[in-house]
Amino acid sequence: MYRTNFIADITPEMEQKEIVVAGWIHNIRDLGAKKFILLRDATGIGQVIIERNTKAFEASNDLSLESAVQIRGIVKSDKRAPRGVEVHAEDIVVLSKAKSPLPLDVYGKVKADIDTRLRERLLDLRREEMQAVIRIESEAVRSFRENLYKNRFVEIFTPKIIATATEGGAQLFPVIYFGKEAFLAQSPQLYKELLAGAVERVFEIGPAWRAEDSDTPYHLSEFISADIEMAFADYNDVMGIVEDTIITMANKLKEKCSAELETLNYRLPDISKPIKRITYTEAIETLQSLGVKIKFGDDLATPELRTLNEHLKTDLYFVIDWPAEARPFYTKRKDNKPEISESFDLIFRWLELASGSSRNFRREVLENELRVRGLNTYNFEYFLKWFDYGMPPHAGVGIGLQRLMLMFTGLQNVKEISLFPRDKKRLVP
RNA sequence: GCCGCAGUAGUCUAGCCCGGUCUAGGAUGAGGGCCUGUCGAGCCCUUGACCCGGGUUCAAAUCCCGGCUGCGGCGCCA
Repeated sequence: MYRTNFIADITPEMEQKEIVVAGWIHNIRDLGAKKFILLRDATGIGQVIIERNTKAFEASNDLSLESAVQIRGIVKSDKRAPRGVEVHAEDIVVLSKAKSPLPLDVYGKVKADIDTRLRERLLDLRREEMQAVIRIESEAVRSFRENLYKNRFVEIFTPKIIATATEGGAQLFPVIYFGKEAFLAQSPQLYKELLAGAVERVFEIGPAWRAEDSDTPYHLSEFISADIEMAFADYNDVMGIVEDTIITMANKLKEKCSAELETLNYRLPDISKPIKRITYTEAIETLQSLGVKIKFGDDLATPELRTLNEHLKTDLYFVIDWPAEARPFYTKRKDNKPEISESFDLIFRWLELASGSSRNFRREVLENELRVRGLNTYNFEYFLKWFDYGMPPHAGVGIGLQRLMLMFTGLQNVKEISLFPRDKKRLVP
């Protein structure tokens, strides 16, 4: 056993109790005959005092910042101490000494560039800010799951090594699968649709890969996709679930991660029901009225979304009813207006957080949509055949977790959110 | 991939426009010293750097060209 107590659990009521704490040396203030150590563990940072004429004092000469140590000592309440309580060290064991100087300042006096931070990532992740980000993400994912469970969803796991491209377009990473060509999944799309045809309400939180040239603060080669798919439902039902889930997540974070948000000096945007909905056509007309050169059928790229966001004056909004041609083959067209699809994007300021739609559930429609896009129906037979056996109407959404986390943390780059980001140039650490 | 900006000690930054005064300044870290309540501890001493290659010039961290790397915007992408 390496410790008797976590730092956060040490209280003034434990006065005179002998305890053992373990963690990292966060800071040392050496006053000569007395040293103040800030010790950090998973629960926080606490003060340890080392006084002359103790065994600990001799051992303290070997301390360096970020060394992993175990400290036995006596709890003493003292209003001069940061938490009103501190540990008077009796003995210190250096479990693992850190080399110095550190390639990154964990304590936070000297800010590092993001490039340095990602290279020295583990030390970066020990910083208070990143600890907050990690904990906020964990809590966000927990409330995502809980809210979906509450709505009768079931968590599933789909294959990540796949035989064909799901949607065309995006570049896939090839892998050699027992001598055959295969790919890393760019999305669980087709499999979650099939599973909705068996389980009705499913969700998955898992990795997805895209071998794109994209080099922006919003793209990763490997990202986490939070996917939802529901049977006997359309895109309005899914938007309702998304709305409800995101608001639940925001409220939970306000409740349970206020300290972490404080650390990040971030205030969550006010998200309330209903999240604004604007049709693609309205968005185009709005942009045109603002003098943007754009026509029906054009994509809403980042510059256009920035303009739209300024105009709408709302942080979070749905853009719905996109042109059918701009959407993947599985997207259902509107019955009364086939050039428009039953689809939506959830946008945070100018960033697409999620994309969803009602899905085609008739085989002949799917085959036709594949053909229109120049895709070979034969390659999709593993998917299409199940539409012969009672595939219900269904709808779903894919949410980019790291992007969503930008909204929940105030960070500006998904590479900061991802613990070990993969991008065009980064494969290690 | 394109455009813009940048690359100075382990880390962060000043200097660059207006070449010499730079023996390259500061912070932080590290080594040493003083200090019994620090809380970004303080004070003193020491330590360590101009991305690579070419060019202009009496002289290049500074100007020019090429490369590499990074950051931002865009593109590609959902």
